Amino acid sequence: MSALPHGWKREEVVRQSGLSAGKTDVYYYSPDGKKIRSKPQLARLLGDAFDLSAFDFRTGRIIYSAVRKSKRQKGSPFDFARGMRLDTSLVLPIRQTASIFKQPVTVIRNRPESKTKTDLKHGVQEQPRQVVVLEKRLQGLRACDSNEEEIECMELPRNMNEKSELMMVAAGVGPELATESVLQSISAALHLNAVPVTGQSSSRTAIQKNPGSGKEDGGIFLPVL
Amino acid sequence: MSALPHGWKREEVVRQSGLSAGKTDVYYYSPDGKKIRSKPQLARLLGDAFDLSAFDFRTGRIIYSAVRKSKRQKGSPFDFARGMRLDTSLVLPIRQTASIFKQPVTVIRNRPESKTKTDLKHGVQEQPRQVVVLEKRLQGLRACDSNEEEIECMELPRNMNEKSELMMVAAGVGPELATESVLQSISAALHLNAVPVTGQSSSRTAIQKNPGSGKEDGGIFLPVL
DNA sequence: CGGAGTGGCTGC
DNA sequence: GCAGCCACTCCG
Repeated sequence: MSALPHGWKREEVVRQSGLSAGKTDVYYYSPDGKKIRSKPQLARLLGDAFDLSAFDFRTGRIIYSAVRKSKRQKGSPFDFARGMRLDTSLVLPIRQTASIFKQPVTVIRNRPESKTKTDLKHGVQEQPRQVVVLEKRLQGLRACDSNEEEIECMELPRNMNEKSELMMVAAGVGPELATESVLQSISAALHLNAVPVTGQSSSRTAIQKNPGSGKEDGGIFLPVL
Repeated sequence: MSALPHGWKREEVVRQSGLSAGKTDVYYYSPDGKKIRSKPQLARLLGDAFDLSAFDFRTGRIIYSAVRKSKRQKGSPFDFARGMRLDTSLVLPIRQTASIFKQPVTVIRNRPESKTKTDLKHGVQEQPRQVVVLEKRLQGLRACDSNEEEIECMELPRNMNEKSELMMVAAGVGPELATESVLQSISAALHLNAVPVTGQSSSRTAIQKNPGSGKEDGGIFLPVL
């Protein structure tokens, strides 16, 4: 699972040959199908209203454990408020539903013997709401890693309450957000050419109480090798 | 000047941005164009027939003054024979001529306002036998350092007699080298994909008597900042 | 996928 | 603390 908002997709492509064979490249696809190849590119697209400093591009997750990469975890566990207008990390100002946390997020291509090439370029409107399963045979072999993935998935909703709120507000529903941020969100939404900024159909409280509700996807979380 | 053998190039690149802006990285290019980024990498490439313990990767020079870098100079002034079959420091088993000490060696990129990007990747066979001069304006400003460079250059031949001998032998000319070393040299030559191991056109004594002979390059030796 | 360019760990 | 080394990112 991932912290990506509705409509965004993450793809892993394993390099097949050359000096870097076996390495993986990570791409994102914005709701309008634009391919993002790097964190700077993503930042450029979103504008400086979004602080991606806690976003790990490769894994697609928010970094809660201070500065990235092993090193000292001591000291203050990262000041999330520093320089942020809000916790806007990758929470895009597009209309959200409770199903956001069950979105199709990561597709892994080029696994051995897998020739599946899921279409990632077309709009979210034509995508099935399922995690794409490329290889089931990894399940048993990687029980530990698979568990990690599932745990991550289960834990996410707990951290998402205030983000959900932002989504609501950005969508024009919530009342208690600074005007500046709303404008930034709207502007970003327009910039992204994404889903129109319209009203929110579900009530805010319903979503907060059931962040994980909705159809279960039954997908298998592939471990990152 | 430098102790690098024919066909090798040394490059200094000043980091232009980021936290480490201003730092310089040193790269070497083998005769076949392979880029070397560190001393261990160089050692790996050459194999253990070459003892690089006296070679200073950053400056490109042989260290004659005991152990590198200030520190304790007391005690034994470095045992050059320790573990060495010969003084093979960076003397590669490729065909050499007397002009070896007048080879193009160091290129400095990214100097302010210099947009020169000399091609260092292609084979030595297409390179002019000239020291590449990127900026003349440093001449006057760095008279002292420039002198150091020139002195270094002038002194090299005195120290290179036995090295020249190795080159000859490695090239299949000299007689008095242990079989083991010859094999190592040849193997290294093959490994490097460098100049074929062929006969030496000049006689050994001629070169020893005139180590600095041959065309003068007229180049300017850039100081290492 | 390559490779220049930079980040950042590690050893001294 | 800093230099060296190497991994990794990012973009062609």
